[in-house]
Amino acid sequence: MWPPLPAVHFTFTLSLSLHFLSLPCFFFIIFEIKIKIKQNKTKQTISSKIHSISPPLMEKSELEFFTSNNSNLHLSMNSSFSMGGLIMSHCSRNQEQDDNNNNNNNTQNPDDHDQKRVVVDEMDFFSSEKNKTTTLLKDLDDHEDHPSSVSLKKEDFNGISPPHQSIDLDVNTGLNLLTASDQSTVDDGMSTSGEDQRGIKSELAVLQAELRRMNTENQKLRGMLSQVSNNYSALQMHIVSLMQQQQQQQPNMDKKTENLQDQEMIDNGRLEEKHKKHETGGGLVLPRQFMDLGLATGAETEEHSQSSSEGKNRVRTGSPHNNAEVVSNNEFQKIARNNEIAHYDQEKSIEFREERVVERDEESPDQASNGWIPNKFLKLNTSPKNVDPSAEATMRKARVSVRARSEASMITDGCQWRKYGQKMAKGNPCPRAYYKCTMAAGCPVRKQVQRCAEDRSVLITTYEGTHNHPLPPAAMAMASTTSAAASMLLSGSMPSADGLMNSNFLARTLLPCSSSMATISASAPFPTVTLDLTHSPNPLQRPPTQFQIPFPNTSQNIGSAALYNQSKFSGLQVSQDQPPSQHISLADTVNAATAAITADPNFTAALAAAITSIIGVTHQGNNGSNNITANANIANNSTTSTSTSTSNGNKNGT
DNA sequence: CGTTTTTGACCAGCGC
DNA sequence: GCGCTGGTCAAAAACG
Repeated sequence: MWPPLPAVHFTFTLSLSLHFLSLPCFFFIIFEIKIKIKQNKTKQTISSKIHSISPPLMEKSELEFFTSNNSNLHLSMNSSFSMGGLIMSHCSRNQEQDDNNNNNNNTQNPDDHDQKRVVVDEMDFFSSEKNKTTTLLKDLDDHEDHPSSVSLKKEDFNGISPPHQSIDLDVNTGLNLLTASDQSTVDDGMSTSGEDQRGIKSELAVLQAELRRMNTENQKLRGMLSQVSNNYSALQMHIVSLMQQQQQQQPNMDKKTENLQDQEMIDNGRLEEKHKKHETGGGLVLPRQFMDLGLATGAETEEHSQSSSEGKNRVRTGSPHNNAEVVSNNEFQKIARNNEIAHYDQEKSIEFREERVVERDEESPDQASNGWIPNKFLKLNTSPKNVDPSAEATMRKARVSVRARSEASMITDGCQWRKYGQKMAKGNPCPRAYYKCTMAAGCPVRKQVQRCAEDRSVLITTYEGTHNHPLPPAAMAMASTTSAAASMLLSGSMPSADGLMNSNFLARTLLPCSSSMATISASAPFPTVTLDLTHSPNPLQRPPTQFQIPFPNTSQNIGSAALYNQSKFSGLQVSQDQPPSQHISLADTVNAATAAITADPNFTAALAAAITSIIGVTHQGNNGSNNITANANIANNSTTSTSTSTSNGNKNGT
């Protein structure tokens, strides 16, 4: 038998470059994979467990090997990352091989105690782990001389379990510890029987199948995380807003009665009447995004008239990266839909029901044919086209404006846009360009791009609406940020009974450290949150990132995010008229973010952190900045060659 | 030839 | 009612 071995403890750390961008809310998940090998027996436990834990955030995976003197090997891989409160049980595997298998194996290889081989396929929780796992394998090769050495490689497991038992993952490794260089060959010649080889191959297939499945699930989870976090953020803000409203409108019991009436109207399909009542009664801004799951919502009736060419374009313009998300889209939509249903069942709030109906009303038949929505989802969402256009328009009016210095015609935010108009706006010699999101059919998101009248180097991009499709990581930063800001804006813009918006809510929500900066005017037709990324109090040198502004005044690029509200959309140009002192007053608010920007080699991540430091503070217990690993991708190398020639401004401009 | 951009026209909201 | 303005549409032009 084995001589007593000194305890060996290998700890490997794998960085997870998770692109959970702009996750305003955070959960922690631990994927744990354990492989235990005992003397003369192989007990392999691969368990993927997800625990909901509390901060601090860990964006690292730890792969640990324990080698004790009784030859027990314990391999655990913990992949912890943040998720917005999501508790999932992901591919839980905690099965150990029974003694029969072990005995069987031992019978076949009585001397294989020195052949212990554990070959673990790449545990690609998120694809970036592959290379690092491979590196890990090489490290482990250094211990191959040891009887209990462990080798990790993208090779098959030796085992007995037939392929159809791949789910069970009962693996008898045969204790053939092999090095990476040896690949799957048995290097000591101790186990060479044909049956054993076949068993080994079978087990290899088992593990490969399992690992492939896990990779697929990882892809799904990746998309889910982004969506769920956004939804969680929106819901959380909604709850806050509701609590705020209850506190401020406690005496007003008419609202409750009205909501009850709304429910009746919803049940009777009289949404139009309801929305008209809302609008006339106080200009209620329906919190469209609160229940936005990013799933085929928000299709507007106007989108029905989209030309066929545009529809083709939308299909065509799907980026390869996005395709990966599309693969898992159906299942994710099911899950998300179930979550929504769960909300519907559990949440007895009338407002929730109302929002759900609104979301369903926004469903577009276009989406039934674009392959993005499963039938189940369509059944749940299709409803009579009784949506009130005015209510829909109201919902769409919440906007998020981003001011950034760029000489390109349009910033690259990760999404794909199609220009559909250009006009000359009053008070600005520069034309305003109108873009639609073309990443998915019927996506209601639009943006306006216009140069600042006072400072032509400042490009003002105003986003409106919520994407109804999965976003690539490059687009998640901006989309999540704008979505969260818009959600909070809508939350804060919920008018009180007297028609005045709660001007303090947004201030407390968005800028708790400088609440005076954020105000909402009741008269705002388009309540807008502006992210001013043009001021850099600390223009330190930054490593090259995706956010590269090549023109000379780089020092004035995004370094801090000044967030404030505007009463009117047309006030985009006015926003820059904010006295510099006001921007400076935000320094305290974004101080931490600035530090992160200057320290983080990934400036895009730091940018997202900066934004989230402002926006994400409203999410209690959320460690926002850590979740922003986004490719903010706000580069001035526009992917859309949009002509900003002022000569093209149409007549309406002047 | 398909797609994208341009641009004149149209519509809605708002103020007077 | 009228004019102004913002926003959108859609045919034509441009582009690859």
